[in-house]
Amino acid sequence: MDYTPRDIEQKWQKYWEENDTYKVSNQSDKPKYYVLDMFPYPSGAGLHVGHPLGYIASDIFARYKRQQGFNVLHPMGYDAFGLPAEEYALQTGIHPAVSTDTNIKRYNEQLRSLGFSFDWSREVRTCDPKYYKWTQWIFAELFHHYYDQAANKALPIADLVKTFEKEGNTKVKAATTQEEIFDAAAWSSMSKSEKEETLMRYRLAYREVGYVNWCEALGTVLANDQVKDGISERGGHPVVQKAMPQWNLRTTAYAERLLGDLETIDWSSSLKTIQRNWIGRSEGAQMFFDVADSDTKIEIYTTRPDTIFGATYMVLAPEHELVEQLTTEGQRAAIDKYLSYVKSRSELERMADKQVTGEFTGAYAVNPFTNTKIPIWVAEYVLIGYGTGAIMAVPSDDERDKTFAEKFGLDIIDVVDKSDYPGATLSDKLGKMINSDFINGMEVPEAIAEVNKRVEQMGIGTAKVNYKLRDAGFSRQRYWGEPFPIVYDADGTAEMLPLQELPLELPDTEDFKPGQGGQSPLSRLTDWVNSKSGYTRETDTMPAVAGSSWYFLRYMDPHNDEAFAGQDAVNYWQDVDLYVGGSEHAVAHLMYSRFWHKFLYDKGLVPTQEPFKKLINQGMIQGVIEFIYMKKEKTNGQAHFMCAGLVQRDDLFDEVARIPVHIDYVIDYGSEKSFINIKSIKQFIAWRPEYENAIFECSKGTYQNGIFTSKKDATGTHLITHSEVGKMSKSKYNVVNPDSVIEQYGTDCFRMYEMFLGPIEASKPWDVQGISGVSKFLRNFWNLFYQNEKFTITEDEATKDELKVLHTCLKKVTEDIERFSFNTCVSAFMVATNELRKLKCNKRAILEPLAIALAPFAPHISEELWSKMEGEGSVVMAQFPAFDESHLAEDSITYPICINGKKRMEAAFSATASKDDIEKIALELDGLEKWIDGKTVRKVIVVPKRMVNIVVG
RNA sequence: GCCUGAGUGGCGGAAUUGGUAGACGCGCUGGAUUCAAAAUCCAGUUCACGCAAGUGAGUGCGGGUUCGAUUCCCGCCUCAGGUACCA
Repeated sequence: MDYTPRDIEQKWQKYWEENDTYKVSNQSDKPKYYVLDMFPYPSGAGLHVGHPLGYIASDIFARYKRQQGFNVLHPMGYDAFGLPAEEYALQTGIHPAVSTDTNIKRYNEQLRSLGFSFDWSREVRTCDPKYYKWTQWIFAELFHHYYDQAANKALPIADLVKTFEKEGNTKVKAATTQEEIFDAAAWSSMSKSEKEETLMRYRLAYREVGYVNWCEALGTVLANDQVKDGISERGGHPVVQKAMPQWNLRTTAYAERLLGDLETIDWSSSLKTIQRNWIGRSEGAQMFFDVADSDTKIEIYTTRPDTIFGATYMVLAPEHELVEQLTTEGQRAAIDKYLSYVKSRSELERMADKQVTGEFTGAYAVNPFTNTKIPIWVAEYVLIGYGTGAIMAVPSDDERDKTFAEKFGLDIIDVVDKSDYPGATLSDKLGKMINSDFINGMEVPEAIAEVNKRVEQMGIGTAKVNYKLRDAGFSRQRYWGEPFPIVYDADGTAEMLPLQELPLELPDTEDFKPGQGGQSPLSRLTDWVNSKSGYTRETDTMPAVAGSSWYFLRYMDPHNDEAFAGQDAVNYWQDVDLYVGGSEHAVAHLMYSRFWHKFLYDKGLVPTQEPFKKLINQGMIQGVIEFIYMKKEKTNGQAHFMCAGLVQRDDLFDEVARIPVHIDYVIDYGSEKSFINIKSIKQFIAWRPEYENAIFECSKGTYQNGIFTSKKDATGTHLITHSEVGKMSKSKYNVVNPDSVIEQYGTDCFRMYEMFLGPIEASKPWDVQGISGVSKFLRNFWNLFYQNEKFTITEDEATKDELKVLHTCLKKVTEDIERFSFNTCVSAFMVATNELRKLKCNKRAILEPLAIALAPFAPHISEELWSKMEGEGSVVMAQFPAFDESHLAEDSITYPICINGKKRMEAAFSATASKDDIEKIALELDGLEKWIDGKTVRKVIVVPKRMVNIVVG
């Protein structure tokens, strides 16, 4: 009987669903194992061949663990809130809830057709009120807590209030922006709103006026990681800084733990580095410089206190609060002009051209160590958001200070002698101090410690650790997200809704346009805004990362209405053992999740400090992008396309633009010779009617308006296209949908082929060429069980050779699954199948374990063969066969014989032969004279089971 | 600029601890089958020279360590990803 993948696959997918094969219980004697995929955003385009790569890998691992006797949690769900659905609604008027639902249905179908072993009874959707009830609750809990640095954990804000009542904040060590010290009396004399304001500076979720990334075109505020190079990641619109009251999460409170605990988890080094850089810890000193002839002090932050004797001027950020006060009358006009110039520059411009700009305030500060007067400047290279927004400039040892000083003619004093360290750059903390009074002659690290000590003695500052990590802006002025569980009273004081009033459901509307001045669309729903008497509701919504920050916990107990997840469930499943997903979430999602998880840990609600023990970043499957060249200048008013060959020959690259073409029209797409012919030109014109009368010029002739004019008697033509590799995306017309591939080759083949393409972490272009090899393998595997069209397996005892083939394969597959090398697993199965075909083996003793081992990769064919072999239950639960080394042992081993490290011949030795025996026999081998003739044998190296090397000379 | 990876046949890739470089698959070449084609099967396929046996070269480039280096060390080049006026 022929292997007909589609019939088998549909049959078993139905069986699994009807029998709840993948349903997993929270009660089990088996050890637990949690395999998680990053849940998808259900976009309108559906899945393309790149999406399933990670899902297939994690599914293989989940199935493997299940067959090894683990109770495996392997869930799937949808990150369903987000901007695309809202933009789609703005264009089409279709409600985001409706389009999201439609998209999820399509994703469900596609994911099911891929044969994944998800427990669909645990599916979560972040836009489901039953789900976001708990997103809102966790946010409220963050509001009700502050970070106590003495206890090094989050504690209830109510405790803090008690402390304030007793002794003010005099002894409180907390993550806060509160700088003023107050005692109990001062606290009790504060008004209600003053108290609230003060507490707001401690809460882990707090409201503050801040500069946010404002995108006019999208009418919303974006998170830092949604902004790339000053333009929005989505849509590529310009982004500017705008002051707005925002809800924030005090992620910085956890900076040290987020950094330190990276050591405890098994993530790739590149990913850990990305997170480390993002957190950006730096050790330095915070200190005050007196302003000359004034009581004012300027607070600065530096990582190089040792260079203070070279501090010849100071710089304030343009937004710094002292700029106004310090500017002298003489410089007022110049400073005002400079400030308005800075304001006119968008983030984009600042990034694009980094010219050195600045203006002198007219004021001077006093260097506390040299007691010399140094000028105070304003410059945009100092950022208000980092450190204190002011620096002491050391032009001798800082690249930026140096260019600035050179441009404006400021003093430069060398303070570090780097002559002992050739090749060291300015930013390296290396060298000996010079021109620096009491630290002269010290090495840099020693000098840093010495100056820090002196600074503290003088009472002008302290050593301080700074982080680049900023608190997370959490407000979005858009519709399709979780409403904040917040109401404001008549004074504008924020109150969190209690759990009984959650979820606060997103009100329905047909109008998704941004509100006035960046207000959320919810602000127009006045009935809803005022629906709680005496209060008004917060109208912003949470960002997409909110729902994804804790979804992995919800899967543990997805239908619980009393808690985000029951404590029994959380204590049973603990944490995610294996997490698979794309590295594009390296900062946002993976940082927020770790933050939320640590907060819940502090509250005693989860048993682990880190949510994801091991993380694998699957690579991207890229697409081929095909372009045709179009002349920038029209010919006789018509667009003029040219063959890539002509562009190349006449070097016309500057005169042409590249127009992407749908890959379906391109013959041999992806190859150097890819081209379109007249038939595809007609398809192209049907797709792009604006080019109806365009000219298509190639070497053999020209096509226009349905007529091909040949140059030299050619009948047809190839217009060569330009191929590139890039992201698969709708806008590049290069999306390959898995459905058609599955239709043709079957799910098992698709799964194995995606794994066979290469290492899971590598990115590679999709290329359907090689799939026939995998398809052939599956057919050959199937045919091992068939003779003359009939399912035939024998109960005969397996031979030594057959056992060796089986156990070699089992060993390779087991070890390779454990190290996530799935591509080599596939080739191990191919090798075994080829060998068994040669041996004409159809014995149960060999084929049954092989079918079980193949099940994680190709579950449908394995299930079918398993049932034909009358295996018990589903192959999904069949014990994964263990390999037995004893079957791998050989009687004799073939050694390469090398002369001076180069292989010259081969010889077989008994597996039990001693090193000396091998050496003796090797030196007497026939044909060896040729190589050692006339030379002396200096040494013979025998590596048991590996090789023999004879050193002559 | 800095950080993290990677660079191996015509192509995707393998070589796990320093020990036969190129597993497995695609493609290509030749053959069988066929009226023919597709499909299938068999053989070959790193490059150069050679009819062949064979000889030489060979894992981005240049050095080094070693009996032996794709693997370790030093210096460079290229590509990918991340990141940046972060004091």
